[in-house]
Amino acid sequence: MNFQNRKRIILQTIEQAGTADVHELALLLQTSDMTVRRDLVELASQGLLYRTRGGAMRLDLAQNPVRFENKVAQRAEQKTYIARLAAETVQEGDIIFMDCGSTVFQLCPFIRHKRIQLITNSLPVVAALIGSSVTINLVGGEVDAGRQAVHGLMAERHIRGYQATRAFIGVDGVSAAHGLSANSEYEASTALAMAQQANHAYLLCDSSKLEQTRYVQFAPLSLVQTLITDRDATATILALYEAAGLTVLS
Amino acid sequence: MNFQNRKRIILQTIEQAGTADVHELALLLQTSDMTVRRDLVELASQGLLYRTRGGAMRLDLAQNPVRFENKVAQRAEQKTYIARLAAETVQEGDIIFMDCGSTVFQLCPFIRHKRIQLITNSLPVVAALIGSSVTINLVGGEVDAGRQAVHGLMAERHIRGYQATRAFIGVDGVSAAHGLSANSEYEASTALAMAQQANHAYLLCDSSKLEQTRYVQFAPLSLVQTLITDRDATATILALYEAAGLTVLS
DNA sequence: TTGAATTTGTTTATTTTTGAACAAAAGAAC
DNA sequence: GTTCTTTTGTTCAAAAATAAACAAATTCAA
Repeated sequence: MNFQNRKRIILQTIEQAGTADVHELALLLQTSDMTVRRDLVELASQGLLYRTRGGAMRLDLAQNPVRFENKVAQRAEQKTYIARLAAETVQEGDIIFMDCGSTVFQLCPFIRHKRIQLITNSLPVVAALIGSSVTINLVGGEVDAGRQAVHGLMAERHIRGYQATRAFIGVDGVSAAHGLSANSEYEASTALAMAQQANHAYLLCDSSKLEQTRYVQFAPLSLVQTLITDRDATATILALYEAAGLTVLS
Repeated sequence: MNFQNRKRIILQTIEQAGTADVHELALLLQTSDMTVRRDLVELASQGLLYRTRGGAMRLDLAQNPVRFENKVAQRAEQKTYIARLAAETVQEGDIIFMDCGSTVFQLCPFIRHKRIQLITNSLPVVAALIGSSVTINLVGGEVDAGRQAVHGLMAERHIRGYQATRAFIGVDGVSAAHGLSANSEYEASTALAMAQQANHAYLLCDSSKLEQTRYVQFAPLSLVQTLITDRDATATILALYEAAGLTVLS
């Protein structure tokens, strides 16, 4: 296999897939990583592709990557803590749901390198994980500009077309007595559908939301199997949830 | 075996296989590597093949494929022109499909202020129009990192759940005789579904793609009702499409 | 047939390409 | 900030391909 042939195959691969990494190309071309690197340097200098660390990508993708904003300012430290705990439960090969909660979004950096399948309705999550080793399935439906997420009837129907191993959902309020509640019916229906279509549902919820009630009360506590929260939650409150049959991580 | 005979066989081999290496040809011709080399040098100097180290390849394979730079940057003017024409057909209250073609993407600035409903599988389109007066419905399914778009079975099913007034689709090649073609089956199935679920389908296609054929031929010309192209298209070629029953805008 | 001209094959030296090893640099994790 | 891991560049030796030189074979013409 000579340079011209490799060049042709590399460019073709990148044109189709958008990106490719060194080792993957070496395997495809039955050659060494070193040779692929030399080829990529040459092709990049000819302006035929964009060299990235660990591989290369199509020029147009390097120029305008899609970005969606995610507002995450409040209680960032607690949210990161919760996300780390949640990520530890994820196994290779899992099929997971992630909803559009800001705590759930914090999972992204911790699952980037896992080989899992993800079904989500959150645009920031897609933007954060696109091009990673996570296979992304985006829920279809009405785009909600405020929440940067997809909601609605079609979204719910889409979610119900899948069965996942785990669901990670966030809510605006949770109470041992009154169950899960949200500020909008859209978020509620999405979270409900995801939890119901998963073998195991995890509620990611920082301690400020415990024993709070919001506008839409949409499900009993039994919808989820595990509550993941931060260290600020008092033992008294956590005991309430354990008494209700939930596993509590904090 | 004389030179004329060897020349014939070498050219035939390369025409068929695309490439051939010196040693392989020597075996085939029952001659030495040195002779094959001398033949290849001669044939290359006549412009009949492309000499590579270790062998030779067909001239067209040695050529650089269409550079995306050209696709996006150089034809930008034509694409903007086409998009402007397309946008003029959009009426308030319309429900439109937009696929993930780069020409179609150029529609965004021209429809930002219209009160319409949009169904798309393109993430850049969503990013460009989120927060505008356009109501966005995002197609669900597998996220294709390379094309920054959603494709697959679920996506097609989603599209077929709607009926729109107009569909704007892009293709990689179109021919009056062979119809619409694309570089990937994914793009093909999405474009096909959108066109079929719309009252009126518009093909947005800069003149360089007219009378070109690509890998997947997925639909006859009659899939679309209108072809929108740029001023560089010759009257002769446009006449072909009008004869086929299409309305042509340029 | 003979000898000159041309083509072909073999050997050898040179150049190019390749892969491995390892130090340096760049990210990522903490 | 730090450390740790991954990726990269560099150097070097081995392998492959080429070109050059020369010998052998073939062709062609008298």
